[in-house]
Amino acid sequence: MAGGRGLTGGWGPASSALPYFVSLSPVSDRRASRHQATRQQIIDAAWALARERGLTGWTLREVADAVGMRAPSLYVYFEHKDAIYDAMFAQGYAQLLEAIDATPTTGEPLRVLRRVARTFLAFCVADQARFQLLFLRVLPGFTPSPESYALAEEVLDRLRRMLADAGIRGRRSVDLWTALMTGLAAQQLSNDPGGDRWTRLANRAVEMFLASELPERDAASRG
Amino acid sequence: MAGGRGLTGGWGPASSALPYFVSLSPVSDRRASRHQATRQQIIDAAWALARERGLTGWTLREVADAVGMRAPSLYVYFEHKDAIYDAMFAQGYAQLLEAIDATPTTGEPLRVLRRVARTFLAFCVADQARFQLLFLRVLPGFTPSPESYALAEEVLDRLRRMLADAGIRGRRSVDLWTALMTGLAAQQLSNDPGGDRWTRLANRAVEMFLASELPERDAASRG
DNA sequence: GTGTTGCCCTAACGTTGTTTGGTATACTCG
DNA sequence: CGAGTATACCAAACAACGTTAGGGCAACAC
Repeated sequence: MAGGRGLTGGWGPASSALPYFVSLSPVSDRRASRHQATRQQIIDAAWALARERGLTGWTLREVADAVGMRAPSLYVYFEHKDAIYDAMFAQGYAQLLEAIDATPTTGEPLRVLRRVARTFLAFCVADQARFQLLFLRVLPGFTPSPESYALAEEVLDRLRRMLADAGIRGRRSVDLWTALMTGLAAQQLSNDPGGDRWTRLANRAVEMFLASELPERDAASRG
Repeated sequence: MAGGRGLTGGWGPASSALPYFVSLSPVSDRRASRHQATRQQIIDAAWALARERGLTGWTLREVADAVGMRAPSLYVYFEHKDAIYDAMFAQGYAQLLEAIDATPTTGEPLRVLRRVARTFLAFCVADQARFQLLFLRVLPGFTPSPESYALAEEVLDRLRRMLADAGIRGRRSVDLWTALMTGLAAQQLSNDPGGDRWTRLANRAVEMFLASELPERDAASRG
C-alpha cells in the first residue's frame, strides 16, 4: 500500500522538537569546546561498548564509568539514551561519507562499481553494531533526528551520483544496488562474522548487477 | 580470516546444556498437553507484542498480562526470556518451512525462482520482528538452541534443493541468492515499511540472478 | 486418603534508564 | 578583585525490568 515516503524513505523527518544538545548555547568558547569534547568521549565509549557487546548490549552506567562519571551526569550531555544513539547514527553516516569521498570515481563502470562495493562492504563488515544502527531498524522506538537523517540522505545522494557516473540511473536500479550490497553485508555479519564468505562475492555480484543494469556494456564486452 | 563455520555458518551449535523445557517429563498426558498449550499461548502473545512494538520492545509482565498471569509464573514454562525468543525462533523457521513446502517447484527455472522469491519476500515482509529474529543478529547474547537451529538448517537445505532443481548449484550461487533476497527484504522493511518499493523488484532481481548464474538459459532465451 | 507434583501467587532482589535536589567549580561582568 | 550565574558533577531515589525465593492450592498418583 503506502509505498514510499520520500526518496530515502523509512525514517523520514519525524516529530522534530529540536533540542538535541541538552545545554544549548554554552556561553564561552572554551566551555563549548570542552563540552563538545566530553560529548565525543561519551560517544566513543558507547561505540567501544557497542562493538564489544552489541548495539543494545551496554548501559549508561558502563559508559559513564568509561569516561569517569556517574550515570546521571551523562544527562548533562544527552537528554536520554536515544540521543546518544542519534549522535552515533550521525557519526556513523559521517564516517561512511568520508569513506565514500575517498573512493575514486573515475574509470570504466566495472572498476568504479567494484571499488564502491568494496568500500561499502568493508565499512559495513568492520562494525556490526554500526551496520545495524545505520541500515536496520533495530532499536524499538528510535528515530534519528532530522539533522542526523540528513546525513543519511547525503550518503544516498552521493551514491546515486557515483552510480550515475557509471551509467546506472533510475530509482529501481539504485534500489537494487542497495539491496544487493546491504544483503551481502547482512549475510556476512549474521552468518559468518569475522569471515569473508559473502564479502568475497562482491565482484561476482557487481558483474551480475552490471550485466543486467548496463546491458550495452555487457553485450559489447562479450563481442 | 576464519571464514565459514559449517554450511549455514554463524550461530552454529553452541554450548548446548539441553534443558529447554523447564519442567521436563510432565507425567500425565492431559497435564502435558495443557502445559504445551499454555506455552504456545505465551509464544503467541510474545509474537503479537513483538509485531506491535518491535522484537525487543516487550516485557515479560506484558506477556504475562496477555495470558492472564503474573510475570514470575512464566518461569514455569520458560527458564528465561531468551528461551521464549528461542521458541519464537523455532516457530518462525517452522512457518517458513511450511511456506516453502507449499511452493511448487516444477516448471522452468525462471518461474520457479520467481515463486520462491515471492514466497520468501512475502514471508519476510509480513513481520519485521520475525525477520530480524530469524535472519539478523539483533539480540545481544542470544543464541538459538541446537534444536531450533536445526530448523534453520533444514530451511537452507530445502532452499538449496529448490535452487538445484532450477539448475542453480554451488555454495557461492546459493549465498548470492540469499544475500539478494535478504537484502531486498531488509531494505523493504527498513526503508519503506508497509510499502512495496523493494519487493516489487523481486522479478527484476530474479532475472538478473538467473542471467548471471544460469547463462546458458539466458543465451538460449535471447536467440 | 495421603503424598507428590505442577501451577500460580506475593514479595523482593539487583539492575536498568531517568529525575530530583544539591554542591562545588568555572566563568562573566561590574 | 568580588558578586552572581551557568556549568558540571554527585548521591539518593524513582519506576520498570528480568529473575529468584518461598508458600499455597489444586490436580494427579498410588
